[in-house]
Amino acid sequence: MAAVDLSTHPGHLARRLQQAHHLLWNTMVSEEITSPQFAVLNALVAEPGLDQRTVGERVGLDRSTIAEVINRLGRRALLDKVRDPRDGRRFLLRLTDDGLRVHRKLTVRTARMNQVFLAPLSAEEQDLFLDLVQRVSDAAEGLRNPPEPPRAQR
Amino acid sequence: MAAVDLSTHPGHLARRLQQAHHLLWNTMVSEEITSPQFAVLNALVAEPGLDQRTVGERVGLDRSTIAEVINRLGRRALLDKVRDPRDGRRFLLRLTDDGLRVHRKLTVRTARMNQVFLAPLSAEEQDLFLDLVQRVSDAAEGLRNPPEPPRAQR
DNA sequence: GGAAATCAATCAGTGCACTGATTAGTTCCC
DNA sequence: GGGAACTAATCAGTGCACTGATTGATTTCC
Repeated sequence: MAAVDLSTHPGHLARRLQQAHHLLWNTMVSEEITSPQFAVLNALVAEPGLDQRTVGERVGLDRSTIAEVINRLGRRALLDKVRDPRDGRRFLLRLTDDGLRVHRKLTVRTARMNQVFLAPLSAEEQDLFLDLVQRVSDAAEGLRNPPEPPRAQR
Repeated sequence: MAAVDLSTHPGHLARRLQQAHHLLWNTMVSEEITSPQFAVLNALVAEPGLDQRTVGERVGLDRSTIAEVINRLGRRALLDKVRDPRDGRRFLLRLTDDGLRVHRKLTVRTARMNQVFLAPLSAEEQDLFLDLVQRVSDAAEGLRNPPEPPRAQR
């Protein structure tokens, strides 16, 4: 009997948290547009004309995943993809009018959903929660690119 | 310009948290066995002979996902699946010796990984973090099965 | 005892997420 | 100007996660 208590494992809790969120999103926000898709729309509202890779960076999706997400949004005609005339490798992305409309609608609903999601916590706990989660994620992200091996010269 | 700050969206942070965890898991725990797979092994160490559906319940995976995870563990010969002689619908699950060995090995490594993962927080913050995440997840889980519609009689 | 309801497991379909390899453009630098 | 290095995007492969439909076994209840 060497079983472990998973409720003390942050990774396990992170997964459950995301599942809980997914559930709430589906019922309160949209069954068509997913939360990562919304994140992409949002990034393009903030900075129209970004290329695919950069959007992925902004919302935290790797090159493969962002390509799929963008394809789906393109198929639904929520964004346009045009070759960058100045760099033929890139595609520049821009929301369509439909995309803007969807973003506006979902912005309202996500705000409501966030309230419900965090409702079990007091106002101070909510702030703390966001802060703690962010700090843990940021720190782990930081381990990704090892701390810049000191090069002799450059 | 109606873009939103995603760093105040718990769902977005939850996704990033899980990604961060996945990254750390891969480098510090195992590239073969995933975190959900470990959760299943762990559930079967605690309660050998569970059926598939119940294992799913214990670790928080739906019927489809748990089936896949169990198949993978079965293919790697980490668990055995036998028809319940008393209920032909069920399969009873039990770890093999290999399964037990893997569980033991990964238990040590996950403990180390959890420390690193939570290292950016002080000891009190770590407890708080686990508590807050759990409360939010539990509450959202609770919304899943609506509070038992009061039936006339039964 | 047998039809109806229930239940465990599987299947089909969609979507997120990552790694490693490939393709096609661009830049660097001799 | 042309090869080497780099870079954006895609492709192939694996795994998690959910819903809705189906299949086969069991229980319930008349």
